[in-house]
Amino acid sequence: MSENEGIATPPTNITQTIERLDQMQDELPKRLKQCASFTRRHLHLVAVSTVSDMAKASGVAPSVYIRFCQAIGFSGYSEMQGLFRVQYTSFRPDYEQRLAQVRPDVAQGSGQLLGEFTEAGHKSLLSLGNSVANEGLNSVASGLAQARILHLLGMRRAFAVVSNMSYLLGKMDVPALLHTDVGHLDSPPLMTPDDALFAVTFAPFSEDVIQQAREAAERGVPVYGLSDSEKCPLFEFAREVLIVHEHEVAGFRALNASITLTTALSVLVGSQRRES
Amino acid sequence: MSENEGIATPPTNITQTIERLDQMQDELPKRLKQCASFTRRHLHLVAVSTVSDMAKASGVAPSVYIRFCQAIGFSGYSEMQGLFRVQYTSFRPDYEQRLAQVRPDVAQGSGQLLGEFTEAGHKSLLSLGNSVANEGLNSVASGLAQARILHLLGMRRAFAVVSNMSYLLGKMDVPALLHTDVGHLDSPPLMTPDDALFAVTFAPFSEDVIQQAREAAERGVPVYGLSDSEKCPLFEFAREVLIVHEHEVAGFRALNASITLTTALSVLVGSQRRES
DNA sequence: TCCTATATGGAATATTCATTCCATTTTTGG
DNA sequence: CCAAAAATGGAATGAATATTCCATATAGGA
Repeated sequence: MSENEGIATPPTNITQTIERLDQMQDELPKRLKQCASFTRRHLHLVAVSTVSDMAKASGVAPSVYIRFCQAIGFSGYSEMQGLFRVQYTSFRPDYEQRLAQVRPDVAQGSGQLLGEFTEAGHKSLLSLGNSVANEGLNSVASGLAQARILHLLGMRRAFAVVSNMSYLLGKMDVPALLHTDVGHLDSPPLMTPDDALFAVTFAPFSEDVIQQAREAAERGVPVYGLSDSEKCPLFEFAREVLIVHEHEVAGFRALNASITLTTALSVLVGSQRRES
Repeated sequence: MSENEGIATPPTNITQTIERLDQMQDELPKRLKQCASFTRRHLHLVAVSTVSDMAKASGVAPSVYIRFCQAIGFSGYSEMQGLFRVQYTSFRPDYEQRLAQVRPDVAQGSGQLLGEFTEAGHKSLLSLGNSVANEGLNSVASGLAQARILHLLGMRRAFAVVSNMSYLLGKMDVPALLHTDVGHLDSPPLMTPDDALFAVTFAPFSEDVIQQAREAAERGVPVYGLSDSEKCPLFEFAREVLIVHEHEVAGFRALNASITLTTALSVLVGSQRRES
């Protein structure tokens, strides 16, 4: 049937949508299952596509795709799309109003706050799928894979990112050096043009990191980077800079997209090295 | 005038659009300048907004915003929006393939691999929401909030997690100490029963971390922890242990759930401290 | 100050898009 | 193998959106 079967209430956030998608996968008829499958793997397209786009990509008729949205619990495609679009509209909140809104979140209790952060995590991962970073990822990987020693540089929020890379690369026997103290970089023989530097810095950009990366570049060391803004000074001298956009909760940015991207990058570097 | 002044050819990519925006800023009349200014700062909205959305946000009438698009060189809003949308739609790998959920090889390609990792990230976040961890989160937070100094301990894969906590806690003026060298812990006066220890360890559990945490517990220091398994030795002596389940790709586990959970935890600790 | 050129906003129109309807096909249960 | 129920795709409808038009407002030059 199809009339009144669906769960009455529509999902209210991305997390719920994914859950319902996964849970219904099995009980859907063939065509609707196609929709679920494709949508599940390309969630990020919903915000910027029309029904017929999504339908064509899923290999079904537009009307079928709408029926799929209703089976998930939405009133139609528009409602579902709205859910995926609001995340981009986050410029609205005037800061004062948002702070007032955020206080209750924190005070509310841990469940609430954890929910906020997981939701932000999902959103960050979605925009990771959207970003053009995918293009550059391969070339950054091959650039880093050719290095004699791979130097990792990042401070504050970025430090967790590079330390994770350091662990992963070490596990794959890629010679990587995590610079915990920026002073280390000063010793000239440490970095040569045969090496490569991967620098991570988020706005407001760490002076130290920029400075050290610039000097390395001037010394002929290939520099690659990761940032959250096109205005990052790394662009002035780096061979390539990847961009991620992290969502935030209560003024605290998630790290999901950065960690995920650099994890993939590290594995790529490791496998490319093994091949050569 | 306005009829045929505009540069005839529309921008073909985002970079060109930004350039033209900057370059025309000065020669535009008041309202169109408003459009340019707002759009320049919120480029990401174009892909998911209607003309009237953008017009309202810029503080002008819809017709004015369209005239603005034409002044930039586009035929209208739709053409401009198309440019911002392709960037999201451009990479479009295989569609209805992989229905059988075949696990692709690592060496297959970066887009593929990144997709796998984001997928793993989503799954990790989902199971985070489902797990019972939420219960314990509050009590762990209040336990840590009461500490004089909060000691953070984690190695290998867990190190990125604790270093992120260290950054967050520091930002909120919570006295936290990141133990990079486990030897530090030996000095008895460093940790007292007034302090607290948060230890993170994933299977296979680091002997060092377990050992040091156990000794701290025996010395009367409140120990809390995070792990990915109920079999974690931390359970033997810790007051409370949070559990996360991370999905893996090609043998590499994501960190999404751990990072997200500990980020929420850190913010909770920070806010509880401020209140008291 | 007056006239002309330009800019502006709201209403009218055209286009695109989402949704519903229905005839046909496919599946399910006996 | 047949009948009933469900699913499907294309065409019709209705809603939302982009674009153009025009009457009014504003600024610049003599």
